This record gives sequence, C-alpha cells and structure tokens, in this order.
Amino acid sequence: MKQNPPDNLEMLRSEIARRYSDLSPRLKQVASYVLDNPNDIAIETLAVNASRCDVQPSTIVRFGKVFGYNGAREMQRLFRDEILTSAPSPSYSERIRQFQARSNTVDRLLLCNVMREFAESNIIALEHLCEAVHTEDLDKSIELMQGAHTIYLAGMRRAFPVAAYLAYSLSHVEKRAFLLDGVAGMTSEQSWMLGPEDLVIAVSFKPYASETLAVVETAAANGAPLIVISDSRLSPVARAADVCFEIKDAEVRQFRSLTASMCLAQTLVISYAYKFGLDRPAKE
Amino acid sequence: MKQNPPDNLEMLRSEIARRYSDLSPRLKQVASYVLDNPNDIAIETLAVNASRCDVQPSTIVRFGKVFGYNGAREMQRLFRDEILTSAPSPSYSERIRQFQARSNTVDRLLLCNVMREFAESNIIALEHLCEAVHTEDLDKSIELMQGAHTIYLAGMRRAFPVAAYLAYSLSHVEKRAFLLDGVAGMTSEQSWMLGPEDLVIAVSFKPYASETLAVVETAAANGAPLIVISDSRLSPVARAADVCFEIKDAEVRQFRSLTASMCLAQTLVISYAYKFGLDRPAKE
DNA sequence: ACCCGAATAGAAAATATTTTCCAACTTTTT
DNA sequence: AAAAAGTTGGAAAATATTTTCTATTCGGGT
Repeated sequence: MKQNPPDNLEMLRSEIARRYSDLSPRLKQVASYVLDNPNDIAIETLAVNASRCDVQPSTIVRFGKVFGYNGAREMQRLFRDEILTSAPSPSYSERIRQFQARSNTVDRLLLCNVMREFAESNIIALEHLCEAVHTEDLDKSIELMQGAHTIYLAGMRRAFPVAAYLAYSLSHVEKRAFLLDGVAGMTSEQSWMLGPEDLVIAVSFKPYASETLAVVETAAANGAPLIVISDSRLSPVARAADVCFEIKDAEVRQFRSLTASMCLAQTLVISYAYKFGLDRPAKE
Repeated sequence: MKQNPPDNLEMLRSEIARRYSDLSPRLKQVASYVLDNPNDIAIETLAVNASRCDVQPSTIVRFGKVFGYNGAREMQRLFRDEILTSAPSPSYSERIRQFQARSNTVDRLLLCNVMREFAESNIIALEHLCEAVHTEDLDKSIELMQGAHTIYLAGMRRAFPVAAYLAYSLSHVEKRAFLLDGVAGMTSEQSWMLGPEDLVIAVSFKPYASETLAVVETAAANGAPLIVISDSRLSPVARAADVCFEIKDAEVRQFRSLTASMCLAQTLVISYAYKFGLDRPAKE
C-alpha cells in the first residue's frame, strides 16, 4: 500500500491516468469510469457505481486501495469535496470563511488593508452572483418589465440606494419608473394606484422595512406583478413575488455591502434596454 | 402526509419558501440551511448536516416528511440529482473551454452573459480601485470625518445612491449625517447652514449636476471641509476639495456602474468606525 | 495438459446511516 | 391552572453501505 495517496482530485486523476496501463482489466474498467464520471462517484453508492461499470463493489474498494487509500469511501471523499469547494455553488459561506481566516492574519486596521478586504469580499460576492442567478429568472423579469406600463421601485434603508439606482437608470432607458421613496410618509398614498398593468420591483434586506412590506402587499392585492430582490427567499417580502432574486452580498465586519445587488440591478436594466431594441441606450 | 411531494429541486425550494412561516422553529432552522447549502445536503450525511444546523438527525427526517417525502433520503435524492444533471461533469478545463467557445460564438445578449460581463467588469474596477486610491487620502478623510460635527452628503442623479448609502451607513456608526437630497428643491435652504465645524462629502460624475456644484461652492464659501468622490480630478466639483478621490467605475455598453464608488464609500465608513474606537460598529 | 500466482466474484461480516418511536418538554387552548 | 396539542431530543431498531474474506477463475509458463 502506498504511503501518500493523492490528497486532491486533480492529483488523483493524473495518477490514475499515469498508471492506467499497469492496471488489471477490471481495474481499468473502474479507472475509466472514475475519470469520466466524477460526479457519480461522488454521489452514488458503491453498489450503484459498481453496477454502472459492470464490476463488483469490492473491485472499487480494491481500486481505492491500489491508489493508496484505506477504502473506497476515503477516495470518494475527494470527489465529494471537489463538489463542495468548487463546482456549481462554491458554498459561499465557505469561501467567505476562508477569506476571512486569511485576512485575520494581517493588520486589519491599516487603511489600505481595509480597502483591499472590501474589494476582495465584493469580488467574491460578484463571482457568486453569476452562479446564483438563474437565467430563467432574468428572462421572466425582462418580460415583466417590457409588459409594464410603469415600474414602481420600493426600497428603504439599506436597500434604498438600489431602488434609487433602478429608478434613475430605468428612466434613462426611457421606461416610466417611479421611486416610492416615502418622502413625507406618503408611501401608501403613492402606491394605492398601482395595478395589473404596472410592475413593482421591491428591494429589501434583513430587518425588512415595514413600508416595503406594505408596498408588496398592496401590489399583491391589486394584482400587480412583483419582482423581489432580497437576501433570502424566506423573507416576508418574497412571499408573493413572481420572480425572486436571492442575493448574498458581501459582509465585512458586520457591514453588508450592496455590490452584488447593484450589479443585478444594472444587469436588469441593460438587458431590458437591449432586448427592447434600443441598440444604444440613451447615454446615462 | 402530502400526496405529491415536489419532484424537482426548484419546486421544492419554492415550496419551502412558501411554507416557511408555518414551520416550527427547528424546522425553520433546517429550512434555511437547506436553501443555503444545497450541496451539503446532497453530499454530507444526515448526521453531519444535522449538526451543521444544530438539530437532531431525526428533525431533518421530519422536515422531509413535512414536505411529503418518506424520509430525508428521498428528499436528498433531489439534491443529488441536481448535481448529476446540472453539471455534465467533463473535466473542469474542458468545461471552461466549452464555455468560452460558446460565449464567443453565441449571441452576446444571452442574459447570463450580460450578467457575467457586468460582474467581470465590476471585478476589474474593484481591483483597480485598490491601486488607485492613496492611503494618505483615506487617512486624511477619516481625520476630517472625525473632526466633523455633522457630515452633509451631496449627490444627484447617478451619484445619488452613493450619497444615500453614505448617509445611511454613517448614521449607523453613530455619526450625524444629513443627506442633501434636494427634495422640494430645497438644496440651498438645506445647505446654507453648513460651516467650518462640519464636513461635506460630494459625489458627482460626468454631467455634473448643478445642485451638487452649488453645494460644493457653498461649502467653500462657508469654510466647510470638503471630500469629493468624482470621475476626474479636473471636474468642477473637485476644484475646492480638501481630498479628492478619482474613481474609474466599470463601463459596460455605455453604462457606468457604481460598484467602485460604493466600495470606497463602504471603506470610508468602516475605517472611520474602527479608528474611532467602535470595535463593533452598530449592526446595520 | 498442468501448475502457479494474480485477479475476481460473491457472500458474510463489519460499519455507517437513516428512521422510528416515545418520553419529556413547550406552547396554546379552555 | 389544567389539559390538550404540538414539538423536540435521544436512544433503539431498521436499513443501507462498505469492507473483508475465501473459494473460484483466469492466463501465462512449463
């Protein structure tokens, strides 16, 4: 038995490729299956995988031992970790944790470090955003935006800048947009008029503002379509949404940023502008 | 027990969201864990997942049953299938190559590509930000912020979200902050009072808003310190600034984003909060 | 054709994981 | 304040999965 089994997938894969020709026939069968179907190895049981490559379960165990592991399970762990750390959704919280562990070792009060820390957290959030947002949701949103006579934007407190940005940039692509800003406490006066031909985009994060919630409820009651941008699909505002974007924005030392939300807002507006045929949206 | 448990992940996820508020406390814990960590549910064992969301294994089984399955295993199957079908797992480099090939030939208007393009531009802008901002400017800004009795924020049009965000987050670190929002065209009424003991932070980009310019001039006339966030040192608002940050934000298809500016804003507030001795800034 | 060592299949044993069940506890109702 | 209904923790039972072990097969060398 080998002393140092490969401890990451990439190493294991090349080791398998390297020794392939020395393997016995059955082990070759296993080898090619393993290389071709890493996800199946990660997820299915030994028995299932065995029958898929037409081999006994024990053969896979032997295969694992040949490459230095104590059994098939130990080898499977590598494939599982690969999914957890990289693939589709590189567990956002995990990456944040790793990043924070790193940035703890440096003097955190040096100003340029604070800046760097922010920038990097925001970058991670942006990378995550691309993976987390479903194309269908974007599609549906654009469709709703096209169909709307007027788009009403709701967002208080931390979400306010996002709503404001949406209102601003929508008017710049020549879409009637109206910010329910609650000036003079007139949110309800501003929102009673919205109807099925309109659209509400509500932005709301953790301590969900009651005004925003009220707008959402009015929208639902009046039959107005609703797009929600929030931090969880479990938020009270997400309930009645036709489309709900769940945004995990960067958090640095208890402070959440808006980068990812703003990026989504931008994407919505520009996609709308292009799809609507404005090849060159009005210069902002 | 329900007759038709959701038979694909997306359905299950929205069902969980829909019924969230009716669930018991422990089941809520499980619900948010499940929505946030689909991959862990797919791969780790019940016991591991249970301890991750601080619950007994049996609670997860109950959770599955509440949603109509015969047990946790049956629900887990959905998460596993998602991984198996969504990632047609050829080797990683292979996938990258495929993606690039696709995105070069394919309609660049495909929505996910628009999103990716934005995210990437913003990432580049953030990376640039770290290099472009001088530590001395940050230092000096923090000092000015500390010295100020009240901080006035000015920003119209595209810059408005940044100013709004600053106003919001400054009040959350217990700094008197006041947004000169121009409601009712009262900018000048709002700004005559600012004096040398205060501080103005003005945010302004290309077609420089006259209101912002007016605020800047009032500040200069009244001897109030001034920090400017703008897209050029040569902008009219930058003239009288004590500190001027020159921000090159991402531009995608004629549209400028605010990511870098927002990131700088965040940095200013947090740095201030920490330097000022609030080891734990008020939760936002 | 026979022997020998390596490779293999398959069943049995060991281990791990999930599910069930019930007593204890909490919350709500009366 | 007591009873009822619902929720929870935890241990025991059931199930599934992996690993070990041995008899058998296979293939090359004599």
